[in-house]
Amino acid sequence: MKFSKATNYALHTMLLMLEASPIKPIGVQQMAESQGVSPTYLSKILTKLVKAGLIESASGAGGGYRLLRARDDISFLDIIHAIEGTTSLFQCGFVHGEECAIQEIMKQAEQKMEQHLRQAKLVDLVRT
Amino acid sequence: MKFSKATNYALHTMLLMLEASPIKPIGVQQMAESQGVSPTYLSKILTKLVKAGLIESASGAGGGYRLLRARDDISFLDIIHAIEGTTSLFQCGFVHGEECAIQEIMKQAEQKMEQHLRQAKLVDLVRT
DNA sequence: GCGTGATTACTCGGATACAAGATGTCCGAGTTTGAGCGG
DNA sequence: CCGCTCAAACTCGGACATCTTGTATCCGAGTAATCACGC
Repeated sequence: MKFSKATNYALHTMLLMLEASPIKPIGVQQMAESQGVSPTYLSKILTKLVKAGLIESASGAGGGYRLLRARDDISFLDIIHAIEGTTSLFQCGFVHGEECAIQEIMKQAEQKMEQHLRQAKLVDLVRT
Repeated sequence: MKFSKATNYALHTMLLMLEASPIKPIGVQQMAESQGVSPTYLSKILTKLVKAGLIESASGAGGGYRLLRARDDISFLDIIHAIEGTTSLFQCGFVHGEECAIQEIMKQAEQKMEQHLRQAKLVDLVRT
Protein backbone atom coordinates (compact mmCIF):
# COMPACT_ATOMS: atom_id res chain seq x y z
CA MET A 1 0.00 0.00 0.00
CA LYS A 2 2.22 2.74 -1.28
CA PHE A 3 2.26 4.89 -4.35
CA SER A 4 4.81 3.65 -6.83
CA LYS A 5 7.85 5.62 -7.86
CA ALA A 6 6.41 5.68 -11.35
CA THR A 7 3.61 7.87 -10.08
CA ASN A 8 6.16 10.22 -8.63
CA TYR A 9 8.01 10.39 -11.92
CA ALA A 10 4.78 10.91 -13.82
CA LEU A 11 3.69 13.80 -11.63
CA HIS A 12 7.03 15.55 -11.83
CA THR A 13 7.31 15.02 -15.54
CA MET A 14 3.86 16.39 -16.14
CA LEU A 15 4.88 19.43 -14.15
CA LEU A 16 7.92 19.84 -16.36
CA MET A 17 5.76 19.78 -19.46
CA LEU A 18 3.38 22.25 -17.95
CA GLU A 19 6.17 24.71 -17.31
CA ALA A 20 7.58 24.29 -20.81
CA SER A 21 6.24 25.49 -24.11
CA PRO A 22 2.92 23.92 -24.96
CA ILE A 23 3.77 23.84 -28.65
CA LYS A 24 7.18 22.31 -28.96
CA PRO A 25 7.48 18.81 -27.60
CA ILE A 26 10.15 18.02 -25.04
CA GLY A 27 12.45 15.07 -25.46
CA VAL A 28 12.45 12.22 -22.98
CA GLN A 29 16.19 12.41 -22.51
CA GLN A 30 16.06 15.96 -21.29
CA MET A 31 13.29 15.24 -18.82
CA ALA A 32 14.83 12.00 -17.67
CA GLU A 33 18.17 13.65 -17.04
CA SER A 34 16.64 16.34 -14.87
CA GLN A 35 15.13 13.67 -12.65
CA GLY A 36 17.95 11.18 -12.69
CA VAL A 37 15.94 8.40 -14.33
CA SER A 38 16.83 6.36 -17.34
CA PRO A 39 15.17 7.67 -20.50
CA THR A 40 13.84 4.30 -21.56
CA TYR A 41 12.13 3.79 -18.26
CA LEU A 42 10.61 7.24 -18.26
CA SER A 43 9.32 6.69 -21.76
CA LYS A 44 7.60 3.57 -20.58
CA ILE A 45 5.82 5.59 -17.94
CA LEU A 46 4.91 8.27 -20.42
CA THR A 47 3.27 5.85 -22.80
CA LYS A 48 0.78 5.16 -20.03
CA LEU A 49 -0.01 8.84 -19.94
CA VAL A 50 -0.41 8.82 -23.71
CA LYS A 51 -2.87 5.95 -23.56
CA ALA A 52 -4.77 7.84 -20.92
CA GLY A 53 -5.10 10.76 -23.31
CA LEU A 54 -3.18 13.21 -21.16
CA ILE A 55 -0.25 13.80 -23.49
CA GLU A 56 0.76 12.95 -27.01
CA SER A 57 4.02 11.83 -28.48
CA ALA A 58 5.81 13.16 -31.54
CA SER A 59 8.27 10.72 -33.01
CA GLY A 60 11.31 11.44 -35.10
CA ALA A 61 14.00 14.04 -34.69
CA GLY A 62 12.93 16.99 -32.61
CA GLY A 63 10.16 14.84 -31.24
CA GLY A 64 9.11 14.25 -27.70
CA TYR A 65 6.02 14.66 -25.59
CA ARG A 66 3.50 17.43 -25.35
CA LEU A 67 0.44 18.17 -23.27
CA LEU A 68 -2.79 17.30 -24.94
CA ARG A 69 -5.37 18.85 -22.67
CA ALA A 70 -5.80 22.40 -21.49
CA ARG A 71 -3.30 23.33 -18.83
CA ASP A 72 -5.90 23.91 -16.13
CA ASP A 73 -7.77 20.73 -16.94
CA ILE A 74 -5.23 18.29 -15.56
CA SER A 75 -5.83 17.02 -12.05
CA PHE A 76 -3.61 14.88 -9.88
CA LEU A 77 -6.19 12.15 -10.07
CA ASP A 78 -5.93 11.96 -13.85
CA ILE A 79 -2.24 11.25 -13.64
CA ILE A 80 -2.49 8.84 -10.75
CA HIS A 81 -5.26 6.87 -12.38
CA ALA A 82 -3.24 6.66 -15.56
CA ILE A 83 -0.33 5.08 -13.73
CA GLU A 84 -1.86 3.13 -10.89
CA GLY A 85 -5.06 2.11 -12.59
CA THR A 86 -8.59 2.87 -11.60
CA THR A 87 -9.47 -0.26 -9.73
CA SER A 88 -10.56 0.09 -6.15
CA LEU A 89 -7.80 0.06 -3.58
CA PHE A 90 -9.60 -2.48 -1.47
CA GLN A 91 -11.28 -5.68 -2.56
CA CYS A 92 -12.96 -7.88 -0.07
CA GLY A 93 -12.80 -11.06 -2.12
CA PHE A 94 -14.93 -13.07 0.26
CA VAL A 95 -18.37 -14.27 -0.54
CA HIS A 96 -20.61 -12.88 2.10
CA GLY A 97 -24.08 -13.02 0.72
CA GLU A 98 -24.59 -9.27 0.53
CA GLU A 99 -22.33 -6.32 0.05
CA CYS A 100 -19.44 -6.32 2.45
CA ALA A 101 -19.90 -3.58 5.01
CA ILE A 102 -16.16 -3.27 5.49
CA GLN A 103 -15.63 -2.72 1.82
CA GLU A 104 -18.25 -0.04 1.90
CA ILE A 105 -16.35 1.95 4.51
CA MET A 106 -13.10 1.54 2.64
CA LYS A 107 -14.66 2.70 -0.56
CA GLN A 108 -15.94 5.81 1.11
CA ALA A 109 -12.50 6.60 2.48
CA GLU A 110 -10.95 6.07 -0.90
CA GLN A 111 -13.45 8.43 -2.45
CA LYS A 112 -12.53 11.10 0.07
CA MET A 113 -8.97 10.92 -1.12
CA GLU A 114 -9.92 10.86 -4.77
CA GLN A 115 -12.12 13.84 -4.31
CA HIS A 116 -9.18 15.85 -3.04
CA LEU A 117 -6.94 14.67 -5.84
CA ARG A 118 -9.53 15.45 -8.47
CA GLN A 119 -9.93 18.97 -7.25
CA ALA A 120 -6.17 19.54 -7.07
CA LYS A 121 -5.05 20.79 -10.46
CA LEU A 122 -1.48 20.49 -11.54
CA VAL A 123 -1.38 24.05 -12.78
CA ASP A 124 -1.92 25.36 -9.27
CA LEU A 125 1.64 24.45 -8.43
CA VAL A 126 3.28 26.39 -11.21
CA ARG A 127 1.82 29.82 -10.68
CA THR A 128 3.58 30.51 -7.42
CA MET B 1 -0.97 0.93 -4.59
CA LYS B 2 -3.49 -1.47 -3.23
CA PHE B 3 -4.43 -2.60 0.23
CA SER B 4 -2.99 -6.00 0.95
CA LYS B 5 -5.08 -9.07 1.55
CA ALA B 6 -3.64 -9.14 5.05
CA THR B 7 -5.50 -5.94 5.78
CA ASN B 8 -8.68 -7.54 4.60
CA TYR B 9 -8.12 -10.54 6.84
CA ALA B 10 -7.26 -8.31 9.77
CA LEU B 11 -10.42 -6.26 9.42
CA HIS B 12 -12.68 -9.27 9.13
CA THR B 13 -10.98 -11.04 11.99
CA MET B 14 -11.32 -8.03 14.24
CA LEU B 15 -14.99 -7.98 13.37
CA LEU B 16 -15.28 -11.61 14.37
CA MET B 17 -13.73 -10.89 17.74
CA LEU B 18 -15.99 -7.94 18.26
CA GLU B 19 -19.05 -10.08 17.70
CA ALA B 20 -17.79 -12.77 20.06
CA SER B 21 -17.52 -12.81 23.81
CA PRO B 22 -15.07 -10.19 25.05
CA ILE B 23 -13.93 -12.43 27.88
CA LYS B 24 -13.16 -15.77 26.38
CA PRO B 25 -10.48 -15.75 23.73
CA ILE B 26 -11.18 -17.21 20.29
CA GLY B 27 -8.82 -19.68 18.71
CA VAL B 28 -7.04 -18.89 15.49
CA GLN B 29 -8.15 -22.11 13.87
CA GLN B 30 -11.78 -21.29 14.29
CA MET B 31 -11.38 -17.82 12.82
CA ALA B 32 -9.10 -18.99 10.05
CA GLU B 33 -11.54 -21.66 9.01
CA SER B 34 -14.41 -19.22 8.75
CA GLN B 35 -12.39 -17.14 6.30
CA GLY B 36 -10.68 -19.91 4.39
CA VAL B 37 -7.15 -18.91 5.41
CA SER B 38 -4.45 -21.08 6.88
CA PRO B 39 -4.24 -20.72 10.66
CA THR B 40 -0.51 -20.13 10.70
CA TYR B 41 -0.80 -17.29 8.25
CA LEU B 42 -3.64 -15.67 10.11
CA SER B 43 -1.69 -15.92 13.33
CA LYS B 44 1.14 -14.06 11.66
CA ILE B 45 -1.24 -11.25 10.84
CA LEU B 46 -2.66 -11.24 14.33
CA THR B 47 0.72 -10.85 15.97
CA LYS B 48 0.93 -7.51 14.21
CA LEU B 49 -2.31 -6.51 15.84
CA VAL B 50 -0.93 -7.67 19.17
CA LYS B 51 2.16 -5.53 18.77
CA ALA B 52 -0.04 -2.60 17.92
CA GLY B 53 -1.85 -3.08 21.22
CA LEU B 54 -5.22 -3.82 19.68
CA ILE B 55 -5.62 -7.38 20.89
CA GLU B 56 -3.87 -9.76 23.23
CA SER B 57 -3.04 -13.40 22.92
CA ALA B 58 -3.61 -16.18 25.44
CA SER B 59 -1.44 -19.18 24.91
CA GLY B 60 -2.05 -22.75 25.88
CA ALA B 61 -5.13 -24.87 25.63
CA GLY B 62 -8.31 -22.83 25.36
CA GLY B 63 -6.18 -19.93 24.32
CA GLY B 64 -6.60 -17.57 21.42
CA TYR B 65 -7.03 -13.88 20.86
CA ARG B 66 -9.10 -11.30 22.61
CA LEU B 67 -9.83 -7.62 22.19
CA LEU B 68 -7.77 -5.40 24.40
CA ARG B 69 -9.44 -2.04 23.96
CA ALA B 70 -12.99 -0.94 24.50
CA ARG B 71 -15.29 -2.10 21.74
CA ASP B 72 -16.17 1.39 20.58
CA ASP B 73 -12.58 2.58 20.64
CA ILE B 74 -11.34 0.65 17.63
CA SER B 75 -11.23 2.49 14.34
CA PHE B 76 -10.47 1.21 10.88
CA LEU B 77 -7.36 3.31 10.85
CA ASP B 78 -5.96 1.55 13.91
CA ILE B 79 -6.16 -1.79 12.18
CA ILE B 80 -4.86 -0.56 8.85
CA HIS B 81 -1.92 1.19 10.41
CA ALA B 82 -1.08 -1.94 12.36
CA ILE B 83 -0.86 -3.97 9.16
CA GLU B 84 0.29 -1.56 6.50
CA GLY B 85 2.48 0.63 8.66
CA THR B 86 2.17 4.31 9.33
CA THR B 87 4.59 5.68 6.80
CA SER B 88 3.28 8.12 4.25
CA LEU B 89 1.84 6.62 1.09
CA PHE B 90 3.82 8.96 -1.10
CA GLN B 91 7.46 9.89 -0.88
CA CYS B 92 8.98 12.29 -3.32
CA GLY B 93 12.54 11.12 -2.88
CA PHE B 94 14.04 13.89 -4.99
CA VAL B 95 16.13 16.65 -3.63
CA HIS B 96 14.42 19.84 -4.56
CA GLY B 97 15.77 22.49 -2.27
CA GLU B 98 12.53 23.08 -0.42
CA GLU B 99 9.53 21.01 0.39
CA CYS B 100 8.05 19.28 -2.63
CA ALA B 101 4.76 20.91 -3.57
CA ILE B 102 3.54 17.69 -5.12
CA GLN B 103 4.17 15.76 -1.96
CA GLU B 104 2.26 18.39 -0.06
CA ILE B 105 -0.87 17.78 -2.13
CA MET B 106 -0.52 14.04 -1.81
CA LYS B 107 -0.14 14.27 1.92
CA GLN B 108 -3.32 16.29 2.17
CA ALA B 109 -5.22 13.73 0.13
CA GLU B 110 -3.92 10.94 2.28
CA GLN B 111 -5.02 12.76 5.39
CA LYS B 112 -8.52 13.08 3.98
CA MET B 113 -8.69 9.32 3.69
CA GLU B 114 -7.19 8.74 7.12
CA GLN B 115 -9.61 11.13 8.67
CA HIS B 116 -12.50 9.08 7.37
CA LEU B 117 -10.94 5.84 8.52
CA ARG B 118 -10.22 7.20 11.95
CA GLN B 119 -13.78 8.28 12.45
CA ALA B 120 -15.16 4.96 11.22
CA LYS B 121 -15.39 2.66 14.21
CA LEU B 122 -15.50 -1.05 13.78
CA VAL B 123 -18.37 -1.41 16.22
CA ASP B 124 -20.66 0.57 13.91
CA LEU B 125 -20.86 -2.43 11.62
CA VAL B 126 -22.05 -4.91 14.16
CA ARG B 127 -25.10 -3.17 15.56
CA THR B 128 -27.19 -3.33 12.47
C1' DG C 1 18.61 25.22 -57.14
C1' DC C 2 16.29 20.98 -56.40
C1' DG C 3 15.09 16.38 -55.72
C1' DT C 4 16.81 12.12 -53.72
C1' DG C 5 18.98 9.33 -50.65
C1' DA C 6 21.61 8.70 -46.41
C1' DT C 7 22.39 9.99 -41.79
C1' DT C 8 20.94 11.39 -37.42
C1' DA C 9 17.90 12.11 -33.56
C1' DC C 10 14.19 10.71 -31.80
C1' DT C 11 10.04 7.58 -29.94
C1' DC C 12 7.69 2.76 -29.61
C1' DG C 13 7.09 -1.75 -28.17
C1' DG C 14 8.43 -6.18 -26.74
C1' DA C 15 11.53 -9.13 -24.28
C1' DT C 16 14.14 -9.67 -20.48
C1' DA C 17 16.55 -9.15 -15.97
C1' DC C 18 16.44 -8.01 -11.23
C1' DA C 19 14.72 -6.85 -6.59
C1' DA C 20 11.43 -6.37 -3.22
C1' DG C 21 7.30 -7.28 -1.04
C1' DA C 22 3.12 -10.01 -0.37
C1' DT C 23 1.51 -14.46 0.54
C1' DG C 24 1.84 -18.84 2.47
C1' DT C 25 3.83 -23.11 4.66
C1' DC C 26 6.61 -25.84 7.98
C1' DC C 27 8.45 -26.86 12.21
C1' DG C 28 10.37 -26.58 16.81
C1' DA C 29 9.53 -24.37 21.30
C1' DG C 30 6.98 -22.73 25.01
C1' DT C 31 2.39 -22.64 27.75
C1' DT C 32 -1.91 -23.67 29.65
C1' DT C 33 -5.70 -26.88 30.45
C1' DG C 34 -7.42 -31.10 31.68
C1' DA C 35 -7.40 -36.00 32.31
C1' DG C 36 -5.40 -40.04 34.48
C1' DC C 37 -3.17 -42.31 38.07
C1' DG C 38 -1.16 -43.35 42.41
C1' DG C 39 -1.00 -42.42 47.20
C1' DC D 1 -9.65 -36.63 47.80
C1' DC D 2 -5.29 -34.61 46.71
C1' DG D 3 -1.25 -34.00 44.16
C1' DC D 4 1.69 -35.36 40.57
C1' DT D 5 2.63 -36.38 35.84
C1' DC D 6 1.66 -36.57 31.18
C1' DA D 7 -0.71 -35.74 27.04
C1' DA D 8 -3.38 -32.65 24.29
C1' DA D 9 -4.57 -28.17 22.56
C1' DC D 10 -3.04 -24.11 21.83
C1' DT D 11 0.02 -19.82 20.42
C1' DC D 12 4.86 -17.88 19.10
C1' DG D 13 8.54 -17.05 16.28
C1' DG D 14 11.84 -17.90 12.86
C1' DA D 15 13.10 -19.95 8.54
C1' DC D 16 11.86 -21.00 4.13
C1' DA D 17 9.31 -21.32 -0.45
C1' DT D 18 6.60 -19.11 -3.97
C1' DC D 19 4.32 -15.60 -6.65
C1' DT D 20 3.35 -11.18 -8.03
C1' DT D 21 4.61 -6.58 -8.87
C1' DG D 22 7.58 -2.71 -9.36
C1' DT D 23 11.74 -1.16 -11.33
C1' DA D 24 14.86 -0.97 -14.82
C1' DT D 25 17.66 -2.20 -19.07
C1' DC D 26 18.47 -3.64 -23.89
C1' DC D 27 17.53 -3.82 -28.56
C1' DG D 28 15.30 -3.78 -33.02
C1' DA D 29 11.89 -1.11 -35.62
C1' DG D 30 9.71 2.83 -37.26
C1' DT D 31 9.62 7.96 -38.15
C1' DA D 32 10.66 12.64 -38.91
C1' DA D 33 14.09 16.26 -39.66
C1' DT D 34 18.38 17.46 -41.61
C1' DC D 35 22.37 17.10 -44.28
C1' DA D 36 24.97 15.76 -48.53
C1' DC D 37 25.34 14.82 -53.04
C1' DG D 38 24.47 14.54 -57.85
C1' DC D 39 21.89 16.35 -61.63
